[in-house]
Amino acid sequence: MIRKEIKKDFDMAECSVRNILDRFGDKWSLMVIDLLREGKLRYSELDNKIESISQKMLTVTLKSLETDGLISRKVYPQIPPRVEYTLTELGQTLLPAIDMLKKWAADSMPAILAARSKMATPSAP
Amino acid sequence: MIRKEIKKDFDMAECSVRNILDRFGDKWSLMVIDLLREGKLRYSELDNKIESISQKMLTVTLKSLETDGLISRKVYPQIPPRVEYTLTELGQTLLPAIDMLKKWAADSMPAILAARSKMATPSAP
DNA sequence: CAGTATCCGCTCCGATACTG
DNA sequence: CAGTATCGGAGCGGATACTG
Repeated sequence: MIRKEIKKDFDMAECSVRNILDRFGDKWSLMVIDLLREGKLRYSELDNKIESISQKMLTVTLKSLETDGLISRKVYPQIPPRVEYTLTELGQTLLPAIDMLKKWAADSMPAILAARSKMATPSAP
Repeated sequence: MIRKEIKKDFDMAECSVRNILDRFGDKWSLMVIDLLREGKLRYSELDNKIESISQKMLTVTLKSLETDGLISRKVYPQIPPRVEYTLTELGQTLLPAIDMLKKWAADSMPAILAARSKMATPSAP
């Protein structure tokens, strides 16, 4: 049935990377966290800042981040409604890692793009 | 047509996170890089270590990482064939960021799981 | 051993419409 | 304003079979 039955000991090691990807490998979670670093933002502000996200995915992403205790949601009971999102302490602990990734990307993307385009046109010497 | 036409200035900021996710948000790339940290591995060794990967995805992942200059592929022309994969220097520069993420995951996963299960059973006080 | 080739299910996510 | 509900397409990735 399954190609590789029950896993072996290594899965303990792969588990860590797997968990990170399962949690943040989606399209928007990391971006929302990164955006909230400066402080609170309303639903509509997030919607505007992430131009390309759909309402559905913004809602889903916010809900899952809240469920996992990474952001908190504060509702002001008024008309029209006002909802503000902020990072929790747990969520803030992610920021250094995000910064490191962003720094790596800034430093390395040129090299990656260069390697990628070189592959595209091998043009042997 | 498109909900949010051409993006605005913010996309310059989101771009960084987007690029990282586009490159490493897939299911296996980060894991392969993490596995190669200790040194060279053969195709079959990677296949064995990542119990749950299919041959197709291993091949695809390795090829894309090679295309982007993150790993290198060395073929020994013999029968049966022998192919070894190693991290390039560029690939190695990713390791500190991966370590940071793994450390964060190790430290924070318990809190995340706790928050997640609390949401599942609200059982108001 | 180290792949290729093909088929296809399933999840992710965007578009659209509607609501309190 | 801040969502919810529903539909449907695209593509990621697994299973399987085959090759040099």
